[in-house]
Amino acid sequence: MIDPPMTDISKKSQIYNAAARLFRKKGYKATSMQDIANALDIKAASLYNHISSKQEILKFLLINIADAFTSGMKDIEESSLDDIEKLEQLVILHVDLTLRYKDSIALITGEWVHLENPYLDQYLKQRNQYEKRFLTILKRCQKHSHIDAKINLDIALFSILSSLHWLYNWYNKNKSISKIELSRQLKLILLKGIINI
Amino acid sequence: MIDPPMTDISKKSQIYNAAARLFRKKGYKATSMQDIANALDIKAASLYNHISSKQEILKFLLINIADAFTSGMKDIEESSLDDIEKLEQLVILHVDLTLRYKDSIALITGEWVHLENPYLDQYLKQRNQYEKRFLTILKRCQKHSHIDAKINLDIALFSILSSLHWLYNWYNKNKSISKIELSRQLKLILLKGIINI
DNA sequence: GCTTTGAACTAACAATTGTTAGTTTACATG
DNA sequence: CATGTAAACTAACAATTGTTAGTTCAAAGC
Repeated sequence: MIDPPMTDISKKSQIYNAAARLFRKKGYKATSMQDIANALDIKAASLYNHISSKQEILKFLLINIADAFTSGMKDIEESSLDDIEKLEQLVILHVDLTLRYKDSIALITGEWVHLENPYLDQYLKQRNQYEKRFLTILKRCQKHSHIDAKINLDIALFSILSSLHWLYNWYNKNKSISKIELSRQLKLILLKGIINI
Repeated sequence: MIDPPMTDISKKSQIYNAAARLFRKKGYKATSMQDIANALDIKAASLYNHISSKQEILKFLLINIADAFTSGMKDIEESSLDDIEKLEQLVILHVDLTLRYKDSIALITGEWVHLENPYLDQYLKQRNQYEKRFLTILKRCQKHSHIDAKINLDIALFSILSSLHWLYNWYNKNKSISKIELSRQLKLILLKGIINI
């Protein structure tokens, strides 16, 4: 979540939320501080009472999601589920986070390139590790013959992650479908194809 | 293709190519005319001897790819292949165009939002039609029981297209794999899961 | 009631943006 | 040689960018 005080939503959080929505719609570079300020009915300069820079907003949003994925992965790894169930749980994790972080999740498909360098490195490192851990689970599935030996797991991983990362884009115009059903369908479509029997 | 004269590559084409590479790496808004000019070792103002505006470059690149997809779809629809073979052929089409238009293909995942409005509408219309025609083929597969009835085809379509649109991003760091093998794997991974026996 | 503080404001900044106008240079054609 | 053209150049433009400094105002804490 984004809101520290439980009374009502803090101004800082409001800024993050508004920025996320705008970054999603127009992109980071095309979103001006004026745009963000307008969304909150204040002047651009007033934003700096709450945040230190535009870049800090992007950093906050991206590091936040990255952490959410990392911690979700950890929970799944440490569970006692078998490998296929772990894959299913990863699908659910992505659906979950997509619905929870509706706007800022969009940044991971492209806007992260505008992150600057102490944090860009951190973000990419975290992302690479996530993919590596995802791949490890796939490898164990293949080793135990749950995935056909002729499947190239690098391609399978990229394919699965593409769909899951792109989900945010598709979901907003199809809100009719329930979260449960969405997860069920994605497990079918993404996993059934690579799991024998 | 991008090069009209067959002698050597025209300046206009060089501009389109350089811009595509930069748009891909930094995004449309973050790429300045100076950036493009620097890539060609000329001054920014000199670009206007060959092109009329930055927006025109984006328009050219996007309409070009959209046309390539539309015409590829038409060829497949008019072929005498059965529906499953048509799906396989669509996968090949995407792989083909991804390798052919290495850079500008990247624009379709996000930078199209910066297209302005006579052309934005045209682009989106073309894209929607493409998806509709893709879906039609999927529906026929399901009607003839090649795809399980419990699969939601809207989700299946979005999932397939996500992987195929994202391919450009993955391919550059994995050039070791051949085009043939890549198509084969994607057909397996994307289609085998939704096609019965 | 005085003081502190949070949060808005105005004004200004230096830099960068896309683009235009006018000029110069190099080369090919007559 | 003279001329025309293609394509580079310089200089300048108006607008917008993110950000800083300094100020004002209202509410909270003492």
